[in-house]
Amino acid sequence: MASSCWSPLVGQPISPEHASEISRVFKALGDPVRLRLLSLIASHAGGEACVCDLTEVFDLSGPTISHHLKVLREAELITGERRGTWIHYRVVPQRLASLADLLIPTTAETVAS
Amino acid sequence: MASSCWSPLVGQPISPEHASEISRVFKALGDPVRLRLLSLIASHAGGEACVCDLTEVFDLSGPTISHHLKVLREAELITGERRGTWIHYRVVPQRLASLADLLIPTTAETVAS
DNA sequence: CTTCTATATTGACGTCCGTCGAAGCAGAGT
DNA sequence: ACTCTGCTTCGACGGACGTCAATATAGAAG
Repeated sequence: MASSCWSPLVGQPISPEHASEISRVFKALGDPVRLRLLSLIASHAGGEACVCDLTEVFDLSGPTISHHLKVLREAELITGERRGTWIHYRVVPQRLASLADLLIPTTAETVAS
Repeated sequence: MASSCWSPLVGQPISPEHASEISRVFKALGDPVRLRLLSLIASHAGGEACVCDLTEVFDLSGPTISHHLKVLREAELITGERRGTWIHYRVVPQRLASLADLLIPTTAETVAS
């Protein structure tokens, strides 16, 4: 929750609680494997991919991939839906958009002095 | 270097090298203290702040703040310039914009099936 | 029910990271 | 030259993180 009510980094200093919440999402993105997973899921046909599609790309064990997917899931960057045997993951575009909003300076207000 | 030539996460899977490079920047943002530092610098009058302005905000030692500033500096998210006694830090807006570009889905292409 | 496949969880191990105190460096002022 | 102040670097410690093998769970198929 509180996905899209983040105030931008510039303009006024963010609160410590705010910072903790946001840093968890950036931390989830701060790993090359997770970044590739996210990109693989987003780029996959239909906007979704099952774990088997992802695991074979990497030279990593199944549990490791599963762990990274969990981190992305807990950051609400992806969601997983079970359909029969397979679990299909897809990205949460609003989440990415929220982060982008956070970073974009709204440049006009920066030089206020 | 290679600041703004990042291809977006969606569209096609990013390369491992790409992912490593980008993850370093997100990792720098994946800490609440660094996020607050960035926001404090960006929000400070004139768009810049010296370390003394920053240190007094936190309940952390000087060396710790200096360490976090170094991480942000190496991620090219901020730059520091010495003017007399004080060192003034300011954010690199192009860097933030690059990250935002990376995250924004260019939504039309996502649902291709 | 049993087995097979797909994915998640657990527990352990090594490495990376945030934090501190102490020491170092660079300018400014006396 | 000496010192004072602002900031960084160094060395160390504890906790967090990425990885794996082993085990567990969930659904499908026989």
